[in-house]
Amino acid sequence: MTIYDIAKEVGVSASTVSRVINNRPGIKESTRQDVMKVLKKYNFSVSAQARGLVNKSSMMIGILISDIRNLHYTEGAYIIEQRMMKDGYCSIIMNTGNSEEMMASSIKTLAERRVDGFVLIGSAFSNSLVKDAIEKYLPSLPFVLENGELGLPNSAEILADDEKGAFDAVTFLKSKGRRKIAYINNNDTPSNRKKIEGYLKAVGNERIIIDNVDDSYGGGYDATLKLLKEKSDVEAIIYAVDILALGGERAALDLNKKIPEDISIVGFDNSPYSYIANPKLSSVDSRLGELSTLCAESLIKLLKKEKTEEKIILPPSLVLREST
Amino acid sequence: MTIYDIAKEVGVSASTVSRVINNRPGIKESTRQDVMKVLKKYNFSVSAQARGLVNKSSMMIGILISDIRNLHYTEGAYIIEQRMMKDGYCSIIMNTGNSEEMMASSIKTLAERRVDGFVLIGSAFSNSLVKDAIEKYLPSLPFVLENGELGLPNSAEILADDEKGAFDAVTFLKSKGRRKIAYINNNDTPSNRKKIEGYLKAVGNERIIIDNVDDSYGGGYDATLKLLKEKSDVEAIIYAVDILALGGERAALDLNKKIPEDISIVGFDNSPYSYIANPKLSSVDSRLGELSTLCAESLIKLLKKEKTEEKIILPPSLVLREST
DNA sequence: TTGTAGGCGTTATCAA
DNA sequence: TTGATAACGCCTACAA
Repeated sequence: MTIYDIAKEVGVSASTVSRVINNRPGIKESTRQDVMKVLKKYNFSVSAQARGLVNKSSMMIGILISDIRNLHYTEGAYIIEQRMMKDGYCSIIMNTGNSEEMMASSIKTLAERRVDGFVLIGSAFSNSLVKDAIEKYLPSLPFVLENGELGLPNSAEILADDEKGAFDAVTFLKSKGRRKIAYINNNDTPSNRKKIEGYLKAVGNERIIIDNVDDSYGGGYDATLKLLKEKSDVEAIIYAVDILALGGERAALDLNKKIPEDISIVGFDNSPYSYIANPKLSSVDSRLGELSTLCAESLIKLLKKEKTEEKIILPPSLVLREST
Repeated sequence: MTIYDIAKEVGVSASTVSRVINNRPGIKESTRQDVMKVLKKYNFSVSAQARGLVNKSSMMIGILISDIRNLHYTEGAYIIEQRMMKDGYCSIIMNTGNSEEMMASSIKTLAERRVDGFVLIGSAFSNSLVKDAIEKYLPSLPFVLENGELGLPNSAEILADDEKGAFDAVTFLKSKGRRKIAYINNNDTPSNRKKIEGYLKAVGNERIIIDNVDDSYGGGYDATLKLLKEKSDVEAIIYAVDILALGGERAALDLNKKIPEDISIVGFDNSPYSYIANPKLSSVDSRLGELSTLCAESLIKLLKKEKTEEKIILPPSLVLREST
């Protein structure tokens, strides 16, 4: 069923039907009614495909996520999807895993789909393969990086201040008299590197970093168990993401440590995990929800060719609960 | 940049370029090389839009999710997205909330986008508005319902046996000598109604049902606190979803009840929440992960016009952890 | 206020 | 082995 079929039945031309569909002015009210009636009769729905072809705009955007396991990122994707839908954009959400090749090939897919813009969620996208792919396949398409940096044109970068977040967490723990403060990291991403920097700047000489821990509850559990068995005088642990910290809490409890009397636990992201934890987890709020909202707003501005701030950095805040 | 531009530069016709792009046979190797060289030179990417228009296939599918807050559903979406991508399909993921109007209008959007098929995740889609919208706008498009039933053609329904899940949970608790077994429910969905039926069939005369609890940790906490204050002799509580149960655990603990000595807690879905809980949560595994995998497989079969089972029901299993 | 004609970027058919 | 041509379904000048 095409606008031609509709046109024939009404006894008008296709362009008249098109005008009615798109609420164009300059149409006699009676013919508008006639067309609408037939449109409704057949439950006609326009082909966004064909429309996109002539309009040179698909009204679709792409959202790429590096890591599903970070619940927060999927939440971000949905915040963006919802906001874009309000402006009539559909979202193609793809998740690439942590493989840089997959990220790059997803960029190419977005190019083929002729999206009008896109968002990359997660600092894992800040790598040269992705940068090259964008320069190759989508050199002039507007896009937004959530918590990532590439320094490309037509884009906005909305960042969490992860370094400050970690710095503040350490500073707070020290102010509470904690001595040996350890840091447990999962993946090597730009964001995580900044967290480590913040930790190092604040912690002083007694530094303990456990790296490359599996990004899961079990990973946090195992790493913490091992750490506390080797160095039972650790008085506080900061984790790169909340889910690790939950595993860490349990490990400490299983070693008969009291939280927070014997040991303080701090997570990162202030995700839903943090308040469902028991004991409830203190966590650095990197404000990813607000980040996502800002991403959507920035993308919409870029899409409208309005001016946007190229870089926005959101200061973190430390949310204190029962684990410190 | 179109295939015409490429054709001109190589000195061949557009159809030759098209053949090269699509790996069609019957092309001289040397001209294939020539074309490929120019294709690469300009990082050419075909327009899926234009291609979809002539091929009458967009190679896109839609995935509709009723409720983000159920972490399990988003996980399902990603399982499906990943599987479909292997076969070259992009996924438009939309989340509709629990509004039936939004669900119906999302169906219309899928129609306009000319998706090749779609998946509805969650029993909330089993309502007449959605059914009408499908019959109106997409009467002959293949689709799959994850844990839902509409009884429409061209579709497959992959279901969890929620009634049996609840029934088994109660039966287990009774076998452990638990007397007063309560059930706490959140939304009114077909799936949740089945759980309640299973509960009622197994529980006997002493039935306690708390309904319409807010679908969140806090909702579970508040409802449980109230229940246990009023009826402190409740010996077990089953919750419609895990997240409620986590709140429930905490409420019981805050009332100085020992889990599982004084009270048993059982959740539903065996989601990641269940094992990050403290104490770790026993939960009915409705096997939503497998459900999602089966959905993707079914959709692919339907897309290929192969035969599929119209209805698959997965038996649940009760996963025992520390809370029972 | 309405219709005609051309084009958006592909692919498929048919002819050469 | 290649090219010309006609779709695919829609929108927009321009003309009437």
